[in-house]
Amino acid sequence: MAVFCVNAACPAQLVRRVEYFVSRAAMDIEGFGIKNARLFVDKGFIKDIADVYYLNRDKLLALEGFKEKKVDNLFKGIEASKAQPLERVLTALGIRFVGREVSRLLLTHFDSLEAIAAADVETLEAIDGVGPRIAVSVYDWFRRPEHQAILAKLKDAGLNFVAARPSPIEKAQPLSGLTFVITGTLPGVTRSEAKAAIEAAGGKVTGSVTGKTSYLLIGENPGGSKFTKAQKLGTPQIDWLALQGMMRG
DNA sequence: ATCTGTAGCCGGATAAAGTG
DNA sequence: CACTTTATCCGGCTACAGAT
Repeated sequence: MAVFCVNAACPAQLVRRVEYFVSRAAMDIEGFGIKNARLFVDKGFIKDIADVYYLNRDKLLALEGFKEKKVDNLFKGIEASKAQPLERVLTALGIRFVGREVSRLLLTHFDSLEAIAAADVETLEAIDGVGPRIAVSVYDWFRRPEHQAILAKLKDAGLNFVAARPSPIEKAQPLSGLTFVITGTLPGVTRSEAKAAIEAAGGKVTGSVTGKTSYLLIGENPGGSKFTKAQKLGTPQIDWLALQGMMRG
């Protein structure tokens, strides 16, 4: 059994909470990981987990190693996370003993955060799979004023507080799941145009050849290193013309 | 005994900086 | 201007501990 610091503003705990909030298991915010969590808490940008949604763009840009593109991606990831289902939001709150599975379990009995917040210990404990420890932990969490303030901020930010409907099926895209690396000059298009086209078709473009690269897109005067690496790995090659054919389906 | 949560390690992807 | 290099961070995997 671990010892817990009771101080709600304890910096070490705060970092831990933010790390968890942002992690793949919880809100899964792209471009936001452990390092950023520590940094932002350190700089005082984040004082509770809800502050993740109230970051200031200009302050971020003033930081070492943060420029337009990186900050853009970060904000895009944060925006996208607002659409995460309630199950993840509940997980992300960091209530002790409540991880992904227990969150799912709770949501089979309640259809909103408010409903869980309003439940008493007996009601919670009556759920199969929830023992006294979980029940008390959940109950206590929602009673704390500082937590209620966090919930209000999160709700203002636009997070899901009600159980989500199943999401509509995305239409099949010809290049989905494929990763491309571009080398050389492409006939008729710039690199960024080619990249945009590939992404529009559901594919990805990366900068270096690895085992996960699906195709090396060859242009004129290809560079040496990507080419040799692709050969070593046996990565298939393709030219712009053939790729355009693929994108049409 | 089973299942959930936590911690650490490793490979891959991305961005910034540097070179011809 | 396109490409390579370098550094950093994300995300998957594995192993371990605690709870039911």
